[in-house]
Formats: sequence, C-alpha cells, structure tokens
Amino acid sequence: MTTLNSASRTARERARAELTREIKEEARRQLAAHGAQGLSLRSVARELGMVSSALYRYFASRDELLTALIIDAYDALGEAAERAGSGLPAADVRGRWRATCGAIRSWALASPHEYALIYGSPVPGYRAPQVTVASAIRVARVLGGILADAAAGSRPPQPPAGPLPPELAGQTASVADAIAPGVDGGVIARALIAWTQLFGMISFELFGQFVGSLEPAGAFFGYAVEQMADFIGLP
Amino acid sequence: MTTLNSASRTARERARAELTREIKEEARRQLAAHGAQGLSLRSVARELGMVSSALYRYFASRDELLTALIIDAYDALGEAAERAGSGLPAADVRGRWRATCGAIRSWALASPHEYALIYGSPVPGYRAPQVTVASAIRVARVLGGILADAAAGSRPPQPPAGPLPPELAGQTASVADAIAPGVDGGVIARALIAWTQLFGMISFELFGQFVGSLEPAGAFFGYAVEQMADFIGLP
DNA sequence: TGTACATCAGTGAACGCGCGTTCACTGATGTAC
DNA sequence: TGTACATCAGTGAACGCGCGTTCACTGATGTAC
Repeated sequence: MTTLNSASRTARERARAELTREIKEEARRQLAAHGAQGLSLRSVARELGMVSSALYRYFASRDELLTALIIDAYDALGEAAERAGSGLPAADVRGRWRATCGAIRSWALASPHEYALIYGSPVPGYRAPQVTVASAIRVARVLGGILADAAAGSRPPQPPAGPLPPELAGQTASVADAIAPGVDGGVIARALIAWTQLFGMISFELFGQFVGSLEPAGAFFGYAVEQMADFIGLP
Repeated sequence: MTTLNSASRTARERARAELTREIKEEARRQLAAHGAQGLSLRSVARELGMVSSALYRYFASRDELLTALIIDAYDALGEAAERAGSGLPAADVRGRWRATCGAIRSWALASPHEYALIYGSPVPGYRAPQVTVASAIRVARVLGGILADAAAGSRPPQPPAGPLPPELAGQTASVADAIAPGVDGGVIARALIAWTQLFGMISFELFGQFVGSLEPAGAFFGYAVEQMADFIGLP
C-alpha cells in the first residue's frame, strides 16, 4: 500500500517534475535566442502547447522562473568546476587550477547565455534573492580548496612583499575563513586578482571584446592561466 | 551674407543639435532606470513632450539611437582615460598606469549603466556596427602608449621566461603594431592579462559579485592595480 | 472493492498595458532669384 | 527687399503586435472511509 500510494503519488509528481524541467528547458532556449529580457512566459507556454496561465501552476511569476534558471546555471557551472579537478591527485594543485579554469571556460563557451545571466550585466528590475547564494559560491569554494591544499603542501605559495592595506587585510581574512582556511591574506589577495582575471578574460571573449585581436582566444587563455598560477605562487 | 546665411543655417541646425543632445540625455536616463532593453523611443518622446514619431527625424530607428549611446559611452570613457595620465611626466609610467586605471573605475562607478552597455552582456538582437570601433579602441590605445613609453624607457619591462605559444605570439605582434609599437610580445601578453584583470575586477564590482566579500572594493582595486604594474614590470 | 470528496492541472477569456514604425498632413524656417 | 518655392520639424492617427497576470471553470487524478 505504501508502495502503491507512493508510486501513484509520484505518478502525478513525476509528471509535475517532468513539466517543470521542460519549462526550464524551453526557457533556456529562449534565453539563448533573446536574452534574459526576451524571456516571455507566454511564448514558453506557446512552445510547450499550453495556455500561458497554466505556467502559473509551476512558477508563481516570471521572476521566479528567472531565479530558477539562475540557480540552475550557478549549479551547472559549480558542478563542472568541482568535477574538473577531482580526477587529479590533491597535491597537484597547479593541475587542478588548470583543469578548473579550463572547465569554467568550456562551460561558458557552451552556455554563453547562461553565463551572461549570472556574470553579465544584472537584469534591470530583477533582484536575485538570497537563495541563489549557496549555488553562486560553489566555484569560489573549488578555487579556495585548491589554495588551501597549496598552502598546506610542501611548497606553499609565498605572500607578496609588504603588508596589505588594513581594509583589504580584513576582507581577505574573511574570505580565507569562508573558503580557504589557513591561507595567508596576501596569497588570498593574489588569488582574488587571478579570479577576477579569469572571469574578466572569459567575459571579454564571450562579449566580443577580443574580436579582431585575441580571437581565437584559446592560446591566450592557456597562457594566462599558467601566468596566473605563477603569480599566485602555485608549485 | 555668408555670415548671415551660415548664422541662420546654424539657427535651425543648432536647434537640431540641441534636441539630438536632449534625446540622448533622456535615453541615458532611461538606460540607467531600465537597462538597454528598457530603452523605449515612445517614452523618450513622452518625457520630452513630443510625439513618438517625431524622434524619427533624429534617429532612423531604436537601434540607431542605441548605437549613438554606445559611441558616446566609449568616447566618454576614452576621454577620461586619455586625460587621466596627461598631467604626469611621460616617464612616470607607473603613475600613468595607476591614474588611468583609477579614471576608468571612476567613470564606471559614475556611469554604471553606460559601462554595462559597452562592457556588459551584449544586447540580444543588436549588433554593434563598425562605426563604434574607433571609439572602442581609445582606452586600449592609452594603455598601449604607457606600455610603449615603458619599453622605450631606462628600465623596460622584462618579458616572461619562455616563449609564447605561436598563435599568441602572432596576436601579440598585431596588438603591438596597432597600439604599442616596439613592445615585446611577452610584455604585451602580460599587459593583456592585466587589461582583462582590470575590467574583470570593475565588472565584478559593478555587477554585484563582490557583495559580502570585497565590498567596498576600493582597497582591493588599488592593491590589484599595483600588483598588476609589478606583474607587467612597470618601473 | 466502491463511493464521496478533495486536490490539482490545465483552459479560455479578459484586463490593462506598452511597444516600434509608417504615413499623410500642417505650418514654420530657410533659399534662390 | 520681396516673392515663390523647397526643405524640414513636428503632429496625430493608425497598424499590428506582444506582454504578465487574474479568475471562474472543467475534468482528471488521488485519498479516506
């Protein structure tokens, strides 16, 4: 009975899960075609052969659907980043850094509009709710893990000469606490610089700033990843 | 007569120039409020007390107005960058780098939506015409000038050890030709890394990726600019 | 196992809104002789 | 200097379109006894 009940309950629920997935899939397709603002509930419904009001059984509003897409995007990227270095020995921090950066770029190139949704200009009038934070932090956590392992290894990164400005020292300490325990503030600061470089470079490639100079960007990307590994001091 | 004629001609033309300016100003205001996609000819006209069809005397289409705003934004940023280092001795390349980076950030913080228009995710369905290139290149030209002066100075930046990958070597050579004649490819490569870091950092600050960690970002920004000057090898 | 009831998915019409662009027009401003 | 004509700015109505969201409803699926 329990089995039957739960089976029949999942019958309805499975249909619901299925349609929820299809709605998000179609929404992602529209994202790719017309951007975040071009995402329209009516046309998602139309494409799925339903009436627009039916979507409100699945998402309370357009913004809620957008939020779901944002979380999915952060999670997809986070998972790609987590998987990238997982096959390598923990001690091979440079290899893990290389693999993680590469995986982030590959995901971005494969899903440019989802990348733009999370790392591009904010959608005006839309404010991402707190729920997204847990997913958003996953990539940073991966990079922090690499850093922590490097610091605990036999040839830890050397901090830059000279003290950090006090305000920055406080911020890097918080970052270390959150994602890279035991790592020196100066090393964190350099890693943050590398982090912004990584995403800056990917955004420039995706958003067309390399057209006519660094396109195709593969060679530059690989070189920059290596240079930044040196800069951070990864062995 | 010539004077009178040209004076009266400019009477009409001056009104035209004035209104063109007012239209762009109002459009910029809407950009700030609702983003690029929220920019509506009808509401610009409404705000200016005209009928929407009247705007077509000034811009042939919504896209043409957008293009004008993009060019203005690139020019405003380019001018800010050009002015930044102009008061410093040419030999003070680090000071010029510092001033230029700071001016770019200041402009971005003061005009976040115009920044997003040119460095954020592309507006879907809009393809920037070639006309924008000349304005877009101004910032790169300023940075290239600093680099060229550094290379010609008494303590030129040292290229990184090891050769560039061939594809990248070709690209850096073209970049050098265009904006930094006489600068070594490896130095150019590092400068390009610094360039993507600079804009990546500014975009992250503006687009909300620093919330809860590096906010306020002033200290980090200053530190990164200095670290990147070291990285490039500016004296 | 069968029946009565509750839950839920999806419908279809409607509300009220805004948009870009075209077109024939009026009236003012500028030009040529 | 004055007149006839051409250019141009701005009007107002219209075309055809799409949007998010609400609401009362039907009919199917699931639940409790």
